[in-house]
Amino acid sequence: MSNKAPALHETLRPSMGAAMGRIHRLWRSAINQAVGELGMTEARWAVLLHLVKVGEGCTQQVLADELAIEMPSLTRTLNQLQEQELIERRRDPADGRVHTLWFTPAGRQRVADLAVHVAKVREQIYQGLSTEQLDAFAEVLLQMETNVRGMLNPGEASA
Amino acid sequence: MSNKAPALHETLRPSMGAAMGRIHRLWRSAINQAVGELGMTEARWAVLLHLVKVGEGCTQQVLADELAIEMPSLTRTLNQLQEQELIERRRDPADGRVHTLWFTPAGRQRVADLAVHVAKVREQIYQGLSTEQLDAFAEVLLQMETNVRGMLNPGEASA
DNA sequence: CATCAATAGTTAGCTTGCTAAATAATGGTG
DNA sequence: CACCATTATTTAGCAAGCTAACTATTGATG
Repeated sequence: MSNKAPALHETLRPSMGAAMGRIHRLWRSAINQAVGELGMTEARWAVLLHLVKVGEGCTQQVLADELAIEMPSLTRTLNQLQEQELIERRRDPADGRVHTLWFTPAGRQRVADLAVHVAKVREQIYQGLSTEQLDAFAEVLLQMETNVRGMLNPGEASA
Repeated sequence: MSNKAPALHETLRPSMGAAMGRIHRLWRSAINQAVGELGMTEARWAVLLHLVKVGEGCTQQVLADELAIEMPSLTRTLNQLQEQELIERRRDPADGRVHTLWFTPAGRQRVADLAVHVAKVREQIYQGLSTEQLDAFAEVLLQMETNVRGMLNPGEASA
């Protein structure tokens, strides 16, 4: 046993993966609470947000990559959003295999409405943290994601 | 639009919650891969590890709090571990409502065997990160967990 | 001592991640 | 042009989180 108090990360180190999972669950829960009134969940909101980000007309494969989820997970969520008439799937005339994704007018409006609510959650979760802390945090997140991806695809190049 | 490149966390800020979820999923997957051979999953491993941490003879409620999961989630995982004869539930003679939790000899051995494999994953996920970075990261994690818990239980005191 | 709220645990069923396998369209090759 | 590997998407079913509602004990209170 050491006679010094351990550094913070020594205490947390064995369980940082678990801690991220815990925070993610709590955060998801907060988002669900914030957007539930508008018939939304965090998973569906994430899809809408990323469709804005990559741009309408993209394929499902592109959107799945962007979200870092698998195609079947996305398929299910898109079905729900289509059911709610917030998005549309259109067959690509140039390639009969792909579906391109588009907002309905209602969908576009919904994104605008939701963004306000989600921004509030974001502010709250960053409370008491400085720009420097958030920068450093983001950097570690990126490195960890790279590390853990490398772990799962040992042979794979970065392409 | 600014003429400066945005700070890293400005780019990632809208999606840090999602990033943690992503890393957690990938990390879980890496653990599953590392311990799968010994008939284990990340969820079951987490229960064993935390039972070591809080000590044998604890109640399910105490273990669930420690893991920050709900009782029904824990119940299911404990059933699996009991099925595998790695742990035992014993009725508390002093209070007929509670089950206390104990390792079987096989369970105690399994923990030792698994710890080696899990440590390797941990080393890899922390690759390229300094002690200072990990400390700062852990500090932000703690603050975020506090923030997000406060968000979900607005009226609740810290007790 | 009968009753009743609180507590520990379980059961049932939802959500949203996953993998494996099926379906459909494309595009290159003999 | 027939065949066949590749690619996009869907379907089916598993994993592990959740909430709501049930059961069984406990312990306080009239």
